[in-house]
Amino acid sequence: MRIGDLARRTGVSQRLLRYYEEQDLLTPTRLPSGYREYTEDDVLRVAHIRNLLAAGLSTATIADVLPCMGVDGERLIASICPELVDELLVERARISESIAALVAAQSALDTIINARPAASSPAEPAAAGSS
DNA sequence: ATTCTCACA
DNA sequence: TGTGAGCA
Repeated sequence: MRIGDLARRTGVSQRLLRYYEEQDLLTPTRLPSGYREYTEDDVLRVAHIRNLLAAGLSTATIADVLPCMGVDGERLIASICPELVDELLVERARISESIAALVAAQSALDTIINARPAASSPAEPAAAGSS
């Protein structure tokens, strides 16, 4: 299929689809016309790319992880590509640091919000997660 | 009608 | 990452 179809089927813009190719996340073949030709597998592949991107992984890391993803989607990845486990652990650590930073920022805001004398503002509702 | 590459108010 | 240009 060509880029227009893939874009519609994945909800990803043609612009991004071409960008993913630049990052070696997709490697469509070229028709004699010069048009990119994608396979059915690319539809699922794009879904994987979206998920990995949402997880905050760099396109470089995704390029390494992608070939390890079968139709299953996630669990098998570790067994097929053991070498990637530590790389993924690094990513996980990075996410933990981000969470810590956000929690700190949240506390900073809470301090400012609660520093105000008295009034009726819905500024600090029940903390999500810990009830 | 579609896609391609390149460039940027 | 969107948008428009000028082609094929």
